[in-house]
Amino acid sequence: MVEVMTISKHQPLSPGEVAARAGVAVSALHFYEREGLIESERTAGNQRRYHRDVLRRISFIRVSQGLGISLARIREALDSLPDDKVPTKADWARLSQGWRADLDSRIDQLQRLRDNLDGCIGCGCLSLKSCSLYNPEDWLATTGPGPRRLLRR
Amino acid sequence: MVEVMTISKHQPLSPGEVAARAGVAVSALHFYEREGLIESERTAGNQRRYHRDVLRRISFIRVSQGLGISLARIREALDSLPDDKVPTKADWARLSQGWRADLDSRIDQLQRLRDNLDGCIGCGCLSLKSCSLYNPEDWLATTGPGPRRLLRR
DNA sequence: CCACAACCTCAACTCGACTTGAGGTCAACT
DNA sequence: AGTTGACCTCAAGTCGAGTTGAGGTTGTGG
Repeated sequence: MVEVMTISKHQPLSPGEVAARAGVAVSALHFYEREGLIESERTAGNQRRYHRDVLRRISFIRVSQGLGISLARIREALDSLPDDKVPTKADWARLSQGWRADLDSRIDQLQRLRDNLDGCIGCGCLSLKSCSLYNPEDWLATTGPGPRRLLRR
Repeated sequence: MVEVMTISKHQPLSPGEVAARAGVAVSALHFYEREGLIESERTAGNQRRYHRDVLRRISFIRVSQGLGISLARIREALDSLPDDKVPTKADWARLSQGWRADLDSRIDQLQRLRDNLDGCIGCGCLSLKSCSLYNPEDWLATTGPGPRRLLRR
């Protein structure tokens, strides 16, 4: 076995640094770590130190959230990254590809909606549960408590 | 002044009926009423009776929510409907027009995102706060507690 | 050597959008 | 008259995605 210790020439990052560079609060870092989305090492004094790679993970998290994807799904995606090495460009590309379908269908929905909105809202068809605006692919038909999700699935 | 009492030939609707026809839970009707999104009259026995128009209001609420618009903003919009008469087609059209800009820019964002996603996520630019994917129009830059909103403003 | 910022943990709070439950009433049918 | 089932109110719970605060530790500049 060849030693693949990809030691970066850079120092590990402190929580404050990561927070500043990634544009999230330190409390969010703690939260992401608790939720298994990122990880850290500790110094002798028990303070967190992050690999620089965490910045890219956080970017991915935030961009994905912007797409309306839940942390749970994002974690699943991140879990599929190799944990024995720093992910490559190709790894990240694969992940983003995974959102592609979501994104496409979401754009589609919004376009349908836009093109029908003014014509349709006034017309009364919205009273019908079968209206394609009101219920395209059941996207509003979520059940149970908690906030309604914006993307189906 | 001409009497414009648009009396519908239909009976008022009971909570159960509205819930079934609009596809929402009765508890949600109570909630919407508490929040000032819909209203009702009461029978002698203190039970709610809804004007049929409530169906269209609820449709508008649900469709708007699907666009990622908060109940607070939806209430503002609904508040601009005339409360002295049943809203006309034109009234509804005006409201939906109001979402139009939101919708357009949201679609725009998603398209930009889609077209850059695979190229960009792997490239490292996401580490920069200035990346247009990571932070287009500050849409992720919300502060304070509570769930992050999906639409800016 | 000490002040002070930055860090730690853990529990509790927030916010939006509802739901659930307890305890009681109303209305229609048998 | 009694039994459903649909209704009522009000308080409390839920879920996701974090934030806030109390109380204590670490590490760095003056």
